[in-house]
Amino acid sequence: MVELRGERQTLTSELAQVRAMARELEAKMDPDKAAARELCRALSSSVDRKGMAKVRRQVRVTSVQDMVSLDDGLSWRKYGQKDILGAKYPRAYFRCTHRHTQGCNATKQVQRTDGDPLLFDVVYLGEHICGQAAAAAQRAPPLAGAEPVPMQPQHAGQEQSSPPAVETEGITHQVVEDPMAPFLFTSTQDVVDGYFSFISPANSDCQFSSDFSAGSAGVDMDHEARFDDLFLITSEFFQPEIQNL
DNA sequence: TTGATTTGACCGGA
DNA sequence: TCCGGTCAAATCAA
Repeated sequence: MVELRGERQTLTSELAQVRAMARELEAKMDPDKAAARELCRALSSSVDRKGMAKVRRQVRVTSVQDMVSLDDGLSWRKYGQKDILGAKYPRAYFRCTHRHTQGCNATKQVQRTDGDPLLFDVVYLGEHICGQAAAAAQRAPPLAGAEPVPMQPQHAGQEQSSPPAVETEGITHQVVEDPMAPFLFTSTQDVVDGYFSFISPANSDCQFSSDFSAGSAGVDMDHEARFDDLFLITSEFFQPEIQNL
């Protein structure tokens, strides 16, 4: 137990170190090198423990009573509701029904938008590792070329797999996605509130590209050593994940 | 009786 | 200190 705590502290401090280095690097980066700065930001957020898989979508219902439309085919259990500052309607918190039986940590947040009472903001967090995720994926397999995203709520039940905005029976699902898909070590990201959210290392969806070079990312060469440092530490941290791939 | 929902309390991060 | 997220006891519904 003490040992575990020690390891956890080490991991935490190493993560903090990587994050700090990424930020420092970003600060020193030439403002023109947007790609490199984005990379630093991505690196910083990817090691952030809060950086879970996050998918945001908007769901329109046909009437105020039409809450069935919010059903995504997966079984959720409501565990809380909260009034949000500045928001007209409370936010509801759901987690996977199989959280305890199968250790599924997927959660979602549903909030009615202020402007349109028929429009709901639905934010999916985490990855479904329970059986129903596979069943849902079978019902609606991913499109060709679709990424092997751990959390794919659009695979579920009545919800559509694509395109980003699909309307069925009065339901509009708008999956907010970023067209840039810029970085090497993540296959999926969504624009959430104006920033990229990345699949965390814990989702095993993270891999480094060995042919990455500072030059190709538009990074000044005098930052190369810093990058080397950063990647050395990060690679060490992700090593078990990489081996599991 | 069992599983889901409600709601006030609690906790941690900024 | 405030606010968002989660917990857990009480309550409800099938």
